[in-house]
Amino acid sequence: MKNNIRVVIIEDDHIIRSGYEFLINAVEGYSVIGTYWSYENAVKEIFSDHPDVILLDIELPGANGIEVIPKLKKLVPHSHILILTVYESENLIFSALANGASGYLTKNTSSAKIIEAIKEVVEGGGPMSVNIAKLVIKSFQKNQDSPLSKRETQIIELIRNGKSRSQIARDLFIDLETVRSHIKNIYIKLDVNSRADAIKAATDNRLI
Amino acid sequence: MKNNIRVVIIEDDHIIRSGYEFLINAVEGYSVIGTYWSYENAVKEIFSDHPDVILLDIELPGANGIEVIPKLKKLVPHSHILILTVYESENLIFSALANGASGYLTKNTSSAKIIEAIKEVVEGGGPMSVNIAKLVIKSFQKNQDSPLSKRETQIIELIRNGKSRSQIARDLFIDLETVRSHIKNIYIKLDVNSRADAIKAATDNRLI
DNA sequence: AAAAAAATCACCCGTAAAGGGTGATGTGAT
DNA sequence: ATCACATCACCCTTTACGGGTGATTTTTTT
Repeated sequence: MKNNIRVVIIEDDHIIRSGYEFLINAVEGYSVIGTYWSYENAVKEIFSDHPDVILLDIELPGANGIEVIPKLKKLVPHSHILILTVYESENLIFSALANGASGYLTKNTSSAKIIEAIKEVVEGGGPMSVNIAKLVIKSFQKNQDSPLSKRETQIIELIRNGKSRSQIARDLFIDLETVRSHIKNIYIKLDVNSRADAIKAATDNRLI
Repeated sequence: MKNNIRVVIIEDDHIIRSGYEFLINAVEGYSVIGTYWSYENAVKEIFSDHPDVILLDIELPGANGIEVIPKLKKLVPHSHILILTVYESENLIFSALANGASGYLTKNTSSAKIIEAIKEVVEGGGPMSVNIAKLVIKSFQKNQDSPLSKRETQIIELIRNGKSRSQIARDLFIDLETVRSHIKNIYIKLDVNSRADAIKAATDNRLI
């Protein structure tokens, strides 16, 4: 267990920034060792901070917050990045996680929860606010009443994996012509006429 | 806020089953109104239970737990299914979520946390044990040192979406031959020679 | 028991796409 | 000055794709 957790805050709003700073410094074993109001400043100086955790406002004006994540990761690879945001946009969250963020907190998160999140992330867990967890779970859930049959679903998944008709036929031990029939039926049901459109329709409707 | 939460337990181990039953019944506002030791029994009788939450052991002998989830969902669509498991297999978890489970708890979860999870799921949140959250976050994180360039990554993503060379060329406003060059380079870097293999390699290594 | 949906296979057709090889050019970072 | 990147060019052959129109059999639903 670490006895002094070094936190950096990147956030343009002065009120929020000093609020978090005060809050975190008030807790035994946690210190804010740097605050920044822009990505440029942060990227320039964060290396010397050796932070354990970075609280990162993802919606700073005039810059793409997502793209900052890999840059920070490169500068201080062992730091954990916790995203702060007011929005709970699905895409934003998933992009942030994909780009190296360790967790995600909305700005209405209570102070106790923020400390808890910092602690969890330092100790190797993955903090997620309940709303985010809900989003993530939802993103995993398939549409329960898909228009596609089992076989058709299986086949569109193989199509998504880039397989050709003949590869699919081999994989499923069925005839090439049978695969064609299934694909034709999938196209009719999804009202498309190409693999790309079928993948898009199936993905958009969470059929796969 | 519901004042009596109806819980059903599906679990073959008698000790664990009655343990949970006792535990949940002891809490004000929570009642276990059915326990089953096999999927068959559960599927036959669960309709009349009108459960709010189903605790489902996913690893019952001699049956595929994942496939039971959609069946239960069909019988009692408004119930939330919480998976209980000893393993934290990534695939198992994601399949369960994809098939309609609302959350996932490992069997070492404390009794207080189980009650909390039931409460959260009934109130519309998504419960996740810390370990699961970690797994999920990890599943979102791309490989930070991909061998592929930005352009190449962009292109393999379009390939995964089923787009043809010419569609990619149109999407990116570049020449068809340029797309070909990129794809060739991707194939070389990933040591493959087909779209399907490239998608597989890229997915396995979290490049996309 | 009857009807509907799903899964299987067949053969017609033409166009489009895929993959291998080899090479060139400009740019931007180190 | 070198290297990775991004761009475009033309050679070639083989495979895949999508539309149309059918049939048979099994499974599921009513």
